[in-house]
Amino acid sequence: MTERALTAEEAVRTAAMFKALGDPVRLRLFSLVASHEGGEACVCDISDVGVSQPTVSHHLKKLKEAGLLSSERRGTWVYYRVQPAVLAAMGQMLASRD
Amino acid sequence: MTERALTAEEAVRTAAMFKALGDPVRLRLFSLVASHEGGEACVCDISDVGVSQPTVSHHLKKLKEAGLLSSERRGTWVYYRVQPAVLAAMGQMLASRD
DNA sequence: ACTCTGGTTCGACATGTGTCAACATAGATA
DNA sequence: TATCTATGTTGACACATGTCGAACCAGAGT
Repeated sequence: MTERALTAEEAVRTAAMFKALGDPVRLRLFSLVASHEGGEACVCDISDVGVSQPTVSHHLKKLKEAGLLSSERRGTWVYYRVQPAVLAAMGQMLASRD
Repeated sequence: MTERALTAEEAVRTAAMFKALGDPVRLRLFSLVASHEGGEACVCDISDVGVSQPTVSHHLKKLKEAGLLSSERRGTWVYYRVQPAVLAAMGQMLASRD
């Protein structure tokens, strides 16, 4: 980030990811998935964040659309897992300080 | 982020920073300041991002309120600079993958 | 004091966003 | 097929947000 300025298109794409983490409920859901064993979590494991179940589902969908999470149905339950590459890219972008 | 889940209060504080970078115009302004020589930039140097000048000022204020930028008036011009500590903390949080 | 230039604040408007209750769907199991 | 449980979707609402033009403020230099 300190080496060169972002182009307009880069800014649009990257801002969408930051925006997805820019809500307390979403950030918490994301961190719950990320910190869960195996890097994935069932919705039933992470749905206690103080909002209703439809709201949880809504936020998980947003995180998915932003490319930060992926989901997979296994039988009755749906499991979410983080997309490590995207996460690492965001971190590296912020941390590059030279 | 992968080690433990965020508490509700942590999520509120951290989400505010991500939210500040979650707008394309703001992210671009921020990267323009961050990539400018000396780590600081005059508003006149970075005001060409496709929106009106009052809008630029509005976004710079938001970035300031989020703790990501600081501003200082020197004579006629106002200079903005990044707050390295906050930036590094965000990057480290995303990049910690163990 | 006047004026010019750089920057911020104000007021207003359209659009986006978070939230919930109600409804819908997918699998499992009887 | 009927039904129960776990998730997702829809519709509606209040509220937040991005944007602009107009008005305003702060220094510098006549």
